[in-house]
Amino acid sequence: MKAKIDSQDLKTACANCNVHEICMPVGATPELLKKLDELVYIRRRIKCGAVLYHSGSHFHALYAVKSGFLKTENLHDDGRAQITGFYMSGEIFGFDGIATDAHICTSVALEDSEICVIPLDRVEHFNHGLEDLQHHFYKLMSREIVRDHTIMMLLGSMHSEERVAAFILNLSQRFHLRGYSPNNLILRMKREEIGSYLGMKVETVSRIFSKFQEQGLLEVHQKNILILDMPRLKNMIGHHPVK
Amino acid sequence: MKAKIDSQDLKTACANCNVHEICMPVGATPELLKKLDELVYIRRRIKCGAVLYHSGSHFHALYAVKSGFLKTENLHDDGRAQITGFYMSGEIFGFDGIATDAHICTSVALEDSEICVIPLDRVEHFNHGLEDLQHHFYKLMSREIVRDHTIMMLLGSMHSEERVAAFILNLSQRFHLRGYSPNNLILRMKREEIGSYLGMKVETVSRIFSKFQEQGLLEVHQKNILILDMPRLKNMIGHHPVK
DNA sequence: CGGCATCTTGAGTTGGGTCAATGGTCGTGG
DNA sequence: CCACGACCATTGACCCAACTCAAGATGCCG
Repeated sequence: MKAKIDSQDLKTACANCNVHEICMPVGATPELLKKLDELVYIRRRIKCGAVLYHSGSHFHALYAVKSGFLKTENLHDDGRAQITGFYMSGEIFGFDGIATDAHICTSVALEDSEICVIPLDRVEHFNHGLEDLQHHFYKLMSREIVRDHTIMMLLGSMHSEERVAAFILNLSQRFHLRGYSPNNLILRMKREEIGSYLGMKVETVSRIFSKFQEQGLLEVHQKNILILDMPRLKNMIGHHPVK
Repeated sequence: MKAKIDSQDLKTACANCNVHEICMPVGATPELLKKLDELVYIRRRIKCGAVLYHSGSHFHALYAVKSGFLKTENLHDDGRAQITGFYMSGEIFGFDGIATDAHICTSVALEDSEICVIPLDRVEHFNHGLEDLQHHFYKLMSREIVRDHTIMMLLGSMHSEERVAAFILNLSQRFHLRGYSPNNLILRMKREEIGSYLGMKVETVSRIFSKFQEQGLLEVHQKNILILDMPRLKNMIGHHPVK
């Protein structure tokens, strides 16, 4: 079976899925790269606004974004929602489902997207005889945990202006990593979704964008953000007179 | 080597470390239990207030709490801190270090504790030939991610009273799981630490405890909490007039 | 062009923070 | 055994960052 997907197929997979870009730490061996390519050969298209998986649905795979943009959100009984993450090309998500074999959050595409489906049991089977793939997935999950802790810090101990600054900078870095300009972002989510992610209301998000624009930090045109003063934006974080 | 630690040693390990209690999902095979026991035979004592690992220090192992109580916290440059978790007997932590081979947060004991050291490479080596140990650790990490998402929800979209109620209920459940009374908790952390975890100030935590006491939900004596009206406490979450 | 969703802005309110003072508890040493 | 001091928790008075409500503005799609 392994032999069936090789050479040409593998090349296609490699071309189709940039999963290693995501996640590739330094010093990846050719074997690991090959394994990753073999893993990600199942693809799927998803329309803007469509749901990839629902909270409560059976878990069977992780997802790597080939192109597009998605969110994951936790829904509370009373209608409140918390967006737990935005995922762009090269990033992987869905780890929350492993614990109980059911997805805890709901994943929705914020634009037409193409994703790679990575069944978890394939990851586990592929590990035989080689440990680095296993270790690689531990790393990916650990990265998700670190990311979540960062957001907890943001939600728990930062002011709304700092949160927005941190959010923009984070997006900027991620776009930059993928070869796009770090200064010119197109937000794929609406203001309300930014608010949900950052623990604040739409109006506050909007006001802060306006304020940053007045201060010459950003230029905001709808979903188009131009970062004008990166150093000052960075300086906004952690220099607030908190006590 | 496997043969060396068997029978008696294994029994000791089992007696010393209740790691499977932590983490044991339903239907654990005897093989998995045995493997877990073999994993956790390294122990370590740590005094109240002492640091288990520092942010930035080299990562080499996960930790399972045998007895006692610990916290993990993220420190920001400007002195602000965010507690990312409290861990009690039977729980496992330290996953944040895997991503970069360095601990991101700092772990401190909140009372004299005994912990089991679980070197990650041992976990990975032990996996050979059997997949369920690997899967088990994926589950543990996934559980941590789910937990983090819950806290993000709490911090991002709940009022301070709801947060405190959720916090108490969560502790209650965890104590209950370990065989203690679900109604009578001893808080191992101080008010300020609760505040840091829940994204609010000491004074607010204190006021809410007092308020809950006035309302007949709790009886608060220092670090001793008696839950008087569990249903009403549960009802506090998610029934706020948000909008 | 009209209808609908999203975004922005203003005015007023409030939940939770800040500051300050008091009260408890515990450990230590005389 | 008590007295002292350090630390922690509580409470009150005041304030401000962010929320609520409401009205327009803008953009998008059929």
